[in-house]
Amino acid sequence: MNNPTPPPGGKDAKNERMREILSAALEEFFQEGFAATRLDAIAERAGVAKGTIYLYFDSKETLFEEAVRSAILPVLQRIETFSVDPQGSAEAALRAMISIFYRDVIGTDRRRILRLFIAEGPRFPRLLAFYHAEVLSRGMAAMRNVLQYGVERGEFRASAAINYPHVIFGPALIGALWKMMFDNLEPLDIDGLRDAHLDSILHGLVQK
Amino acid sequence: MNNPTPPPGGKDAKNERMREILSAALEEFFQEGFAATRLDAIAERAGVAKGTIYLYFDSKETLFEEAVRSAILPVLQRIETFSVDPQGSAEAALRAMISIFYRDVIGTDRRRILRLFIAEGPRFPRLLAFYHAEVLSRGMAAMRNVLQYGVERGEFRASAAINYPHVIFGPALIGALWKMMFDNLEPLDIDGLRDAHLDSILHGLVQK
DNA sequence: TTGTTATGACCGACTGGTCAGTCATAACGT
DNA sequence: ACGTTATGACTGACCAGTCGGTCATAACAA
Repeated sequence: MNNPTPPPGGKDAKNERMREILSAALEEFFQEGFAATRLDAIAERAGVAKGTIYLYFDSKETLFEEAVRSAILPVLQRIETFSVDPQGSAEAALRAMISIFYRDVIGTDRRRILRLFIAEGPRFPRLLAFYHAEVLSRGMAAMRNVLQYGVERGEFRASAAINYPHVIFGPALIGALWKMMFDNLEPLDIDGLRDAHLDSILHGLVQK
Repeated sequence: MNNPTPPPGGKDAKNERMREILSAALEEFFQEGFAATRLDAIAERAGVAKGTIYLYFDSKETLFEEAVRSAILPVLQRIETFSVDPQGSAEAALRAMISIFYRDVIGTDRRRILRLFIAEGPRFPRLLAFYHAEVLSRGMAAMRNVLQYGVERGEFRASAAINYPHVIFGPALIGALWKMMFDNLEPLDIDGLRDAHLDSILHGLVQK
């Protein structure tokens, strides 16, 4: 009898240990960053000995990359959702896309992946390339899709935003970063930000 | 005869050494982050011995904070410029503010301060508080100022952006980060982004 | 002007501690 | 019994921070 999933392979217990280590590692990396995280701390949090980590991962670098990758997978699946062809109003589709991002990333612990990425990315080019290919490209394509659809439908202007979807997403990123850095100094209401964000990109500042 | 500048006090040579160390430190911290930067590397880059650094700074932490502070001062002065009362059209004032930011921060090496801040901020609460009080608060106040002025003038809608200036700035931040992380994978035209950014926040997506 | 002494900026080898990665041994399962 | 999995003490490299020593310059004396 052959296992239908080739790469994961091994037993449940083994995968379980692996997940515990990955999640412990992720938590430590979130808190301390790559360089300042100690393998001992990860081991303790995962409830294993340090040597055990090396039964599953080659090095601290590998562990880091795998931990971050594993945290991104759920986000990736979300993005697939975006990629279906929009139906109905383009505005509604755009609102849905951005709201999902606020709810599932910006408004949750997952936003910490963003910060970790920004902080450590340049030291892990493979991870950057992975993220760019698997997440950013798809996300931006989905975005362009909706914008294009809106233009064809006569709902949206044909603006430069189609070539620069960054412009559409920017405010959400600032929200995530603010929450992690300045929320104790000046709290930020994520729902309020989301509404202001949507209103701004849809209608702009200028009086009609 | 008394020196007219009390705080700097000491000799030129001393200040010169200090500046050399600060700028070497900044460069190393930019490249490596706080934890991975070695004092030896800073010393070598500054052309001094490691011990010399400790004649000017108490610790690696202190050096880091001072280096970042020293890099922020020019930005601070720029912000002062924003804070003068706007005259003429609010749109022109807003365009000017944002363009200055693109030209002087996003489009230069100074954008690396942003990344360093995001990466290391949480480990340096004093620095975060300083940045929030001296830079962000003023910047956001200046922004609100212009928006308010535009509304009073009948040029702008009374939108939620007044309470969330983040929304106005977001795209610029994404531009800076993209440049530092993905520019080799997918180059970003800063001028194009700026124009798309301005067009977006002023006019929005929706067909009028 | 010239020789002598004082100053303190600067140096870099050294110390003490930390931590990624190893490996001999133990525990467990079958 | 035997193979597999886990352990944690250990090693060696690395690095922040120290401190006794050096030397260029300044201050002073003759």
